[in-house]
Amino acid sequence: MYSLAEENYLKAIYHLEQETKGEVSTNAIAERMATKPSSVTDMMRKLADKKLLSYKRYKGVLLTSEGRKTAANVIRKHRLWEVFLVEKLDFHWDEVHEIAEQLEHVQSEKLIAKLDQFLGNPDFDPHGDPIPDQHGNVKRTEKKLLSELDKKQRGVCVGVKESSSDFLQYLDKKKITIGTKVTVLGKEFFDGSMVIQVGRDQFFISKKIAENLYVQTN
Amino acid sequence: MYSLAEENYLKAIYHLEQETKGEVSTNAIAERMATKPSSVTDMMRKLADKKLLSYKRYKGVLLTSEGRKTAANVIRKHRLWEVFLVEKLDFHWDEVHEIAEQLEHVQSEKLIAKLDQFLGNPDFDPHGDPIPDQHGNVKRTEKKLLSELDKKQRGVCVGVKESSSDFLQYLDKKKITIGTKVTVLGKEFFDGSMVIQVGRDQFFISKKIAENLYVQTN
DNA sequence: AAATATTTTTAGTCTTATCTAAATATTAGA
DNA sequence: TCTAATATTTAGATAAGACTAAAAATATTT
Repeated sequence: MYSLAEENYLKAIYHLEQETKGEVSTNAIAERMATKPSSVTDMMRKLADKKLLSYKRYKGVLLTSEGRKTAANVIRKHRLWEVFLVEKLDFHWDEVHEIAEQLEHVQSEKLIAKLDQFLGNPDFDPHGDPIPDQHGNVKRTEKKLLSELDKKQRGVCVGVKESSSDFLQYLDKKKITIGTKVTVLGKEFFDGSMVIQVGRDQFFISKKIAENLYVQTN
Repeated sequence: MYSLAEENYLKAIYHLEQETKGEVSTNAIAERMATKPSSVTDMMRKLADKKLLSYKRYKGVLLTSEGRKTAANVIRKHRLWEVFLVEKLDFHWDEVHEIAEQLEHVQSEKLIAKLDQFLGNPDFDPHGDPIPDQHGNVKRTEKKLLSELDKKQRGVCVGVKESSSDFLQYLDKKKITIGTKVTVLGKEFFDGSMVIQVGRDQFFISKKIAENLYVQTN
């Protein structure tokens, strides 16, 4: 088993690897974790010793498959707990992150297996992010931004790009959540704004909104 | 907020206070927590500084009302999570303790309020122990040992005295759980053994079993 | 390519929670 | 009550994970 600090580092590096698609720098990790670069260096040594990542001085790090699996498992737990909080305890999707940050470190294979089953083996969390399976594999989906849709196209909301509280609350107010069907009624090329249909309501959204909402079309 | 170690000390002292009905000694705490007495002394200083307990060198400790409230809240969380694990995730009551030991430290008032509601505001955990309310008050019940009942008396199983895995599994096999109604059909004064009725089944139980099962009669 | 700026590492310190070994109180026995 | 046994505390050390300040490596500019 790995410590809380170790798990958090692995998770941060996992996400950063996907963003940078290559070695992750000490500074990037420090910024993401809100710690100092010197603390990161220490931890990279330790994680490299444990074969969870490869590290060469001044060169940044890359997760090993063991490290990636471990990170994915923490993320799996985080997202399953988020589903639980929203679906079973009626939390809003913009208030579950911090609680899931704590729950994700609870150690029990059996607990997660049973929780997964209890929730009906969900594939996505309340923000639309995919939930890795037991082996750390994620179901990659063809999602695009709402702003990429053209007039008359339809999409199912599957996630958000930004997840600030302000934005999530806006979506809540407009009754847009994961699974909501959205139809583009009009699109203004000048400023990228749109008129969309959600349920029985039709309303205007700015380009900024459309660029932060992922939808799946098929 | 208090650290994990602090919460665990408070919890242990809370239980020990109830057992000894007075000051709790350094050695007793050390034994319960599986640490050394010197570590306990250090922590008692710290908790006394924080006004969670009163401590005089060589005299043992007593929780302050703040300390007692904090301890009760941790126990409340532990027991609510145990109910969740058994009722919702179908765990057996003999395998939930260690997982609840981890879950009890998750910090979120709102989470516990919602969990409590989700579970139907239970008064007892799967072992029959009372769940403190938000203010740390416990519903004390008039429970007695099954061995104290006489022939023809009935009782509702509300808890166990010993909670070893062997014992809990025995109860499981006999379909005895919290809420199960038990009737004493016969009692042998020579060895304290009994014949009891549980549901449609009648069977023999030894004195040792009867002395470890709490029932409520009324 | 040298000079400067940036990034990363090293060295040494701090805090929390633990430990061992030694010293000191308290309690119990004769 | 004096001594022996037991309980508790003190002093000093350790490991994890963080920090600051300074040194070293790498990148960027001119």
